[in-house]
Amino acid sequence: MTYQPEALLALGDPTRLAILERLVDGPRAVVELASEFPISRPAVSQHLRVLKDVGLVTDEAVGNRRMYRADPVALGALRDQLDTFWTRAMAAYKAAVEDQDEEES
Amino acid sequence: MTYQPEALLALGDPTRLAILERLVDGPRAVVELASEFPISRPAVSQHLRVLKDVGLVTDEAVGNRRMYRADPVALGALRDQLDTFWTRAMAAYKAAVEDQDEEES
DNA sequence: CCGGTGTGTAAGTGTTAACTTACGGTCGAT
DNA sequence: ATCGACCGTAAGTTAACACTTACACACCGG
Repeated sequence: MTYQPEALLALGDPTRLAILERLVDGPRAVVELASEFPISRPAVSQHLRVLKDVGLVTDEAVGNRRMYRADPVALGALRDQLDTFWTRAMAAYKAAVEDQDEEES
Repeated sequence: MTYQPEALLALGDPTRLAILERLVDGPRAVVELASEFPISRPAVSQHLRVLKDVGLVTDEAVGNRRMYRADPVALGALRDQLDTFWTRAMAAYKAAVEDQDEEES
C-alpha cells in the first residue's frame, strides 16, 4: 500500500476532524453526530462522505439508521506515515548536528 | 502538552503537505523550494509561515538566505496523536466484535 | 397502509484561502 | 557604494468548499 495523502488532506477541515474524533471512540449514527455540532445534518453527511471516500470511516446500515465507525487500519496507516516523517526529520536533525560538530573540531 | 489540532489542520493543503515532505529530508531555502513547485516564491513563503506558526517547521537565517527545517518534536507529537486515535479505534473495534460474539452465543 | 424517522443528494450561496503582482528591506560581493 | 540575490509582507483577485434549503427514497411502527 503506497502513501496516500488524501487521508491526511481530508482532515484539513476542523469539523471533519472533530467528527472523526467522535467516531474513534465508537460507532455513531448521522443524527447523533449532527446533534453534537452546530451544523445541519446534511453537512454532517457530506463530511462523512469525504471521510468514507478516503477510507477513514466505514458505514453499515442497521435498521433505519446508518452507523459510522473509524477504520483502525486507515488510522494505523496514517500513523505509520507520520512515523516515517518523524524518523526522516530526526535523521536530518542528527546529520545537521554532526556536521556542526565537524566544523567546530 | 495538550492536543493541538492546528498542526493537523495546517496539512490540509496539498502544496503545504508537499513542502513539509521536502523539509523532512533536510533543510531548504525558500528559493530552492519555490523552484520545485509550480507556484510563485511568495506563495511558498506564505505556506512556510503557516507551517511555522503551528510549530511544524523552524527557520534560521544563514548568510543571505533563510533555511527551513521540519521540527522532529512537532512531528513526533503529531504521530503520537494519530497513535492514540488508532488505539482508541482499535479498542472500539474489539468491543464491537465482542458484543457481536455475545449475541451469537 | 400511512405517518414519522433517518438518510443521501442536488442546487445554490457565501466566505475562506491560496495565489499573483508589487513593493521594501537585508545581506553579500564586486 | 552599488548592484544583485534572497526574502517577507500587503493588497487584490479568483476559485474552491463548507453550508443551507429542498427534494427523494428506505425503513419501521401505528
